[in-house]
Amino acid sequence: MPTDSTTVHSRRERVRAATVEEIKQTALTLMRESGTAEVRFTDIARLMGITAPALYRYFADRDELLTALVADSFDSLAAALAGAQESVPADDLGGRFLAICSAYRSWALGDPQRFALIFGVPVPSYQAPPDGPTAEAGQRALDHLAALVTDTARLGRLGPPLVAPAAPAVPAAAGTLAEKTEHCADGLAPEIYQVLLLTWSTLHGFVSLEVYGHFNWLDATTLDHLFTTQVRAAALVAGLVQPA
Amino acid sequence: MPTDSTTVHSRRERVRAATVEEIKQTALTLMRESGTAEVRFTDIARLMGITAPALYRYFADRDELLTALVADSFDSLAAALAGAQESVPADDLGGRFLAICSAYRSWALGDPQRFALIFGVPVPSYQAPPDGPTAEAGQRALDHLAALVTDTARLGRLGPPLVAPAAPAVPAAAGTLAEKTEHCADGLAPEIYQVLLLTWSTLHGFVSLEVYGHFNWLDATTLDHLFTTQVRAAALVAGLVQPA
DNA sequence: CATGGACGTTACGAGACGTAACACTTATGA
DNA sequence: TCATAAGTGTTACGTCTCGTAACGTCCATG
Repeated sequence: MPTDSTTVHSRRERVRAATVEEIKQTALTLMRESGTAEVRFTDIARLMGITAPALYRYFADRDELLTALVADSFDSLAAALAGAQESVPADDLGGRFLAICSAYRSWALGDPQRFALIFGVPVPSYQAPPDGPTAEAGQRALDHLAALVTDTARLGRLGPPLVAPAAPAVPAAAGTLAEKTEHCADGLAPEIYQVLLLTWSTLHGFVSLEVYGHFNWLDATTLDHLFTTQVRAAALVAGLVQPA
Repeated sequence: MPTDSTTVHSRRERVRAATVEEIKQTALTLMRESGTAEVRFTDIARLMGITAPALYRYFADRDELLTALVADSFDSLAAALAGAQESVPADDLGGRFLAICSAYRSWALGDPQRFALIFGVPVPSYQAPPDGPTAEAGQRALDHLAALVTDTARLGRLGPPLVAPAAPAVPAAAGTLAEKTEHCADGLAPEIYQVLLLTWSTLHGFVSLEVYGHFNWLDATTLDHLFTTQVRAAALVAGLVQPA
C-alpha cells in the first residue's frame, strides 16, 4: 500500500513506466539498426510481443514517441558531457575543453542515429514542438560548454579572442546576446557567449560531417588527429588557451 | 528528323526530359513546403495533373527520384559557389574566401530542405548509392574551396596554419591524405588538404546549426556578424589570411 | 495504313498508421 | 465478498501510400 503519491509510485505506475521505457528502448534499437525513419509501430510491437494498437495506450502517435526519444537523447548527451568533465581536474581548463569536445564526438559517433535525431532534420514528417522539452533540453546539453567558458573567464585565463567580437558597433546585437545571457546560469558577457557559440559550431561542424560519413575516405587515425587539430584551433580562436 | 543521336535529341527525348524536370521541380516544391519526407508520389502526380503510377515511367522508385534530387542539389551548390567567386577578383583571396563561405551559407538558408537532403540524414529509409553520382558531386562542390586554397598556396600567400598540422609523427596518416590528394585536381599537399577540411567543417558547423534552427533565438543581424567572425577565424586558423 | 514503342490509365495487393469496439486483469469500495 | 471502474491488450476496420499488372491510346516509323 503506497503512502506517498508524489515520490512513491503505485505498482501500476511502475509497470507502466517500465513499459514506456521498453517501448523507447525498442524504438532506439530499431533506429540504430535501420535508420531514423524505420521506427514503425508495427515493428516495435512485434519485437515486444504485443500488437501495434497497444502502443497507443502509451504514446498518442508517432510524433509523441519521437519527441520523447529526442528529449532522452539530449539528456544522454548532457550526461555524457558531464561525465567527461568529472574525469578531469576542474582547474585543468584545456583538459576539460578537450574532454567535452571528445565526449561530444564520441557520443555522436557511438549513436549516429540519435545524433541525427537531435541535430539533423527531424524525421519523416515530424515537427518538433516549438516550446516543448526539446528546446530546453538542448540548452541543457550546451550548458556544460557554457560552464567551462564561464570558469575559464572566472579564473582569468580567458585570453582575448583571436578574432574581434562581432558587431561591436551594433548595440542591438549585443543586446540580443545579453537577453540570452540572462537565461544562462551566471550571466555570461556577450563576448563570452559569442565565443561559446563559435566554439560549439566549430566542434559541431567536424562531428557532423564525420557522423554523416563525409569523411569516410579518411582512416580513423587521421580523423583523430584532424579532430584534435580542430579542437585546438577552436580553443585558440576562442581564447580558451594561449598561443604558444 | 534528328541526325545526331548524341548531341541532338529526338522530340520524344526532349519531351521526356522536360517531364523528368517537371517531376523533380514538383518534388522540390513539395519538399520546400512540407519537409524532406513529404515527397509522395501521389502528391507529385496530383500537382502535375496525372496519376501516381505514371511517375514510375520516369523513376523506378522513390529512392531513384531522391538520388536525382541529391545530385541536382550538389550541382546547384557547386554552381552557387562558382558564381560567387566570379564576382570577386581572382587575386583577392580573402574576398574569394568570404564569397565562397557566404555563398555556402546563402545557398543553405535559401533552401534548407535541399541542404538537409545533402548533408542531413538522407531521408526516410533512403540509402544513398555508395559510389553513385552523389559522392562525386559532393567532391565537385568542395572543389571550389580546394581551388581557392590551391590558388592561395600558389601565390605564396598561404601562411603557416596557426595550429600545427595533425599527425606529424605518423606518416601513415599523411600517406592517406596524399592518396586523396591524387584524386584532387592539382595534388594538394597534405597540410593544405587538412586546412581545407578544417575550414570546411568550421564553415559547415555554423551553417548547419543555423539552418537547423539552433540559432533561432538570435536575430538576423547578430547572426550575420557571428558568421563573419566565424569565417574570419577559420581563415586565420587556416593561414589563408595573415594575422593583423 | 499497319505496327511497335512510349505514355498514361484503372485495378489491385501489401503494408503502415490510427480508431473503434470488445475482452481480460487488477485495484478499489460498499 | 463481490460489483464497479480503470487500465491494458486484442481483433476488426478504414485510410493512405507504395509499387505492380494489365489494359488503352497516341505518335513515329516503315
